[in-house]
Amino acid sequence: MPELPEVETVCRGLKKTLVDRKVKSVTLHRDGMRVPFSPALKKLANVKVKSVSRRAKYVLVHLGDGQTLVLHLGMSGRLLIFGRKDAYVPSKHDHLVLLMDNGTRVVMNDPRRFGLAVLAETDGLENHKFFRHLGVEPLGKDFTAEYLVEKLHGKKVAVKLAIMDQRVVVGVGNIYASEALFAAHIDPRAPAGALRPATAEKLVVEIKAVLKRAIAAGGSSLRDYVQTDGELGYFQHQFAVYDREGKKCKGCTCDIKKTGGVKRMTQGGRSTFYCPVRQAGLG
DNA sequence: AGTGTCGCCTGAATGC
DNA sequence: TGCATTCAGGCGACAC
Repeated sequence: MPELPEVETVCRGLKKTLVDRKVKSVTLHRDGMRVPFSPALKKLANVKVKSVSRRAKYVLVHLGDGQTLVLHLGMSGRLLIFGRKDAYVPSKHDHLVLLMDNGTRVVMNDPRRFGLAVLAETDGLENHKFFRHLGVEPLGKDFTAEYLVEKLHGKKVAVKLAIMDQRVVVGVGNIYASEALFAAHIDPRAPAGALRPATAEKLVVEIKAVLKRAIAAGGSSLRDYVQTDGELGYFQHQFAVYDREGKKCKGCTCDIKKTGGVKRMTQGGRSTFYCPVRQAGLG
């Protein structure tokens, strides 16, 4: 499931493959995914890729004709790169194929079709409906303890839901929310507005740290650069609490026969994993 | 405005 | 063995 670190890794790979290349043709194997494909995608030809960037979990491919190809990988999306000499046989959930002028193909594969691919005007992209409500980038300099305290002031919503709210900070998905709250020793159920500056500082530091570690892990798993995909790389083996119900948390010193180890609960319809011993309050 | 819930979709895991 | 059921989740839409 691609979260921000995976999307960042994908972007870095796409940059090498696409920038300064021309799109030769686009093939669509269906009408759309979570939202319909832009019909204009089919007519995209002979357009140069100027740059590739990321905003939240969106991949932005900026084109020479003033448009931007906006991609989102949803839950299960992958971007696969096939070189000129690689045989390409479309597989079951390949929905969109970009053929470049050098014979390289970028294939968007998404079994669950929670992703999207649309064209939008590059000018004013920040006001597009996908982007205008978005909060700060978690790895940017604007994401600080002061910002978080002010943004969450007076909110009763659980802190885990608050840091997953795109309007507050983007790109912190279910896995990394659980991991960062564990690292900061904060109870995921604590009301967001109750965060004091020192605790907010710890939380901000840990969100940045866990994302950076995951990017590093993803990057290393792609060092011989063949394909860009949505895998978690090796980071999934480093989870401290996520998907570890009943097991020891990272660095656990409890007798888990007595404590039961990592607990799982549901918040906002999503699983939260936490250690009731080390996340007993507000850090 | 803030908050909570739903539904899109398919593959993996589980149940009978 | 095989069929049916359950679960996972990003994020927009919708209901209070």
